[in-house]
Amino acid sequence: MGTMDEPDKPRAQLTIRDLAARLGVSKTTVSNAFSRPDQLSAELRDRVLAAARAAGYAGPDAMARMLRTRRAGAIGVILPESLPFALDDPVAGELFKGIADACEERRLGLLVVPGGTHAADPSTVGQVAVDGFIAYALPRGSRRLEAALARNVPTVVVDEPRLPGVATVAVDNASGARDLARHLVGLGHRRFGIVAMRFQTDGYTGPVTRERVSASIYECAVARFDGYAAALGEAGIDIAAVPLYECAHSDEAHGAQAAGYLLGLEERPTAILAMTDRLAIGVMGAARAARLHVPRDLSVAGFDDIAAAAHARPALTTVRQELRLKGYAAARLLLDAPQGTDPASAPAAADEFSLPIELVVRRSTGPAPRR
Amino acid sequence: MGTMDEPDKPRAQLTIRDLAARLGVSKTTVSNAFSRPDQLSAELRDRVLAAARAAGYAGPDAMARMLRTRRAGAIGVILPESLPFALDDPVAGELFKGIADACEERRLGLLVVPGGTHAADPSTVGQVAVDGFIAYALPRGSRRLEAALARNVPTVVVDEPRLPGVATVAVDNASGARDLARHLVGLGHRRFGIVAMRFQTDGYTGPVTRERVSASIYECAVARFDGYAAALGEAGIDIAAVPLYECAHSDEAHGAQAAGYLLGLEERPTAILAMTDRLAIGVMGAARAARLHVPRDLSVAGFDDIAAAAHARPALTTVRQELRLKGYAAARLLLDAPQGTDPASAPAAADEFSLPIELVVRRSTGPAPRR
DNA sequence: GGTTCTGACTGGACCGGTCAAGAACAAGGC
DNA sequence: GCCTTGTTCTTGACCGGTCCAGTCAGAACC
Repeated sequence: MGTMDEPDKPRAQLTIRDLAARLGVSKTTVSNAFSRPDQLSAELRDRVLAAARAAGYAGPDAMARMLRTRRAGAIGVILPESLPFALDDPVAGELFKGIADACEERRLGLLVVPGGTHAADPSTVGQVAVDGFIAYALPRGSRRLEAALARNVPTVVVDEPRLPGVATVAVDNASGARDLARHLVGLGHRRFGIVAMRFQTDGYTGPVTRERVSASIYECAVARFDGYAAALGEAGIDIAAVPLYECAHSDEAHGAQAAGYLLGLEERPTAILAMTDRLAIGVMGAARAARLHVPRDLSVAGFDDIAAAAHARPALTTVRQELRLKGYAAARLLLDAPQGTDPASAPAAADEFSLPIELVVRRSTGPAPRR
Repeated sequence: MGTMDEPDKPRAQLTIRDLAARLGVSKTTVSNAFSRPDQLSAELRDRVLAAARAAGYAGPDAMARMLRTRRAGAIGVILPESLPFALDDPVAGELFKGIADACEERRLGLLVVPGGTHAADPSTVGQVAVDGFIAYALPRGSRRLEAALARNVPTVVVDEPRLPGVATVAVDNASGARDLARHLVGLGHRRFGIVAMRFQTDGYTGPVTRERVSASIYECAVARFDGYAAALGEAGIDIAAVPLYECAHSDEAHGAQAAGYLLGLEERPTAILAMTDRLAIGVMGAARAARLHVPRDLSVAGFDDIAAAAHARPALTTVRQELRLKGYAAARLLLDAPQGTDPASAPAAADEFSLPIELVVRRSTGPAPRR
């Protein structure tokens, strides 16, 4: 075979026109043979298809078809960080599954917009061919989200940021956090510590003040904080005095680090509120390492109820949200949006879609140790 | 502002031409303002960009640009199953990360082609706009892979199936499996059981014969089996007599189920070779439930060395492969392929890219129990 | 036999850009 | 003064399809 090279073989991609010429029919007919079988006789259609196969023509060019039909057959996902990070995060993973569920129902592709170190660069958002975007947990003022919105293509935001006129799927983080904190207050706890997810994009990890919370560009984190604060306030606890540790990334290592700080404080907390389950699991690991028994010596609670929460030892008290459903709902909201209509003409539909949450009490929280 | 509604405002997507007309310049100039700044004076460029912003024009239409430039800015991934399944599988997850690493380096999107229950339907493969495909662990004769190949766009296969002229990134499964089985033989084991991943797409789970292996459309599974068989053969063990249990899906539950079968056999194996780590971990779970101590009563080995393998109790003996690197290599192979040249003209480059593997001996394998 | 209808196929505008080639004009070199 | 060079912008073809508005033949109807 090696010697049979035909250097002049015109492999230049065949077009529908070439095929039409070859068959002596019109372009339209060839197009119809592929895309609208009812528009020509079965006999001719077979002939066209056979000729196409023989010529090595694989069907209408995707890009040209998209341009004409204005449908890309894919939806875009914009993530706060790079995809590898998201793949390590069970919360994003579940969300992804939900989105994928909807995509596969509709036979749509799922296109992850590159983020990574270039997350600040919105240009790629404008370059991809999609029928809509799902923007997940982006900071307020995200350039990429702005770019997506500017494209005038249906866009659904998951979690944050909430923008007027932009469809959003979220949960009531504040009330979830409040319920959780109330649960701990009810168990007699008075000395709390809070392990927060990031409030800024600066990569800072360490103790922070409430000013940083107020200035945060991450609404979810703020809402959860506010929920805690509300419950503690009700109990007459001075929220300003509650130690607060921010973690740049939501993983066990950061949670352990935060616990290291909180458990080393003079007034050691008897209960730690972690804003995510992974942080909470990290806290429990550190507590164990410090010879503290959970929940006897220390109560720990998370948020999200990822699979690992139920498997943790002890099983983690947390706030359950239906992450997969959230992804599915977001995608459906996107896909069922009034197609082709002026996006500004249909703001009647509620642009806020709220999913239920539920306090899940497990073994990681218990009565406050006396004294 | 609210009352200033202009109901006849032609929100119909602005084009480059509209903008050009509005500014009294040519289409090309507007296009250049966005895509080739060096082609016009900075002053005019600023004017164009400002006008665009004012008019709500977000930049050149992605589809039209793609059609003209013939670049989609994304690479397609074809998975053996649906994306949600892949997201649950750490092997696919790591691979994904590697692919994503390469995509983000190049600022490319990552488009997952819908699979799911429609995996047999190759049409979506032809509808998406991509610059190339990565096909992962597809069964021989996959219609979707055929469709990708027919599109005449660069395509790289990961693991399987190996096809002449198609670039492939894989590992030497047979020799990895052989080394692993030799390790167990060296520990004195003579009675083996094999837990296999699927050989067919029929969803069957249960004991199978070697005929089914020979007829398999999954080359990886066959290679691993052959590797085991080679090592056991060397040791004079009759491979035909070694019990073989096929699992439709590679997860702990199936592994446990397989173990249930194998451990219930009259001639109970002293060593179980599982074709994936998750299956192996499932086997260990079942062994524990059956009050068998690993590795004292039973040795268990896996394949792939996922993160969970090192964390398992006991830590799992397995064959390490660099999954993330595999994904990265596949993507680089795809992206660095001679662009635009006739795919048939450059078969000089090795179309087989083999990654190293390594036997990792941990605590789950030990000397065969005497008697 | 004339009209209407139906089914099968065609012509050409259009989707919204990019790009090679060229025009217009100023500056520089000899 | 003329030719070259360069910069800046324009013209018009092209990317590869889809789809609307026909044309044309034959069947059906009265």
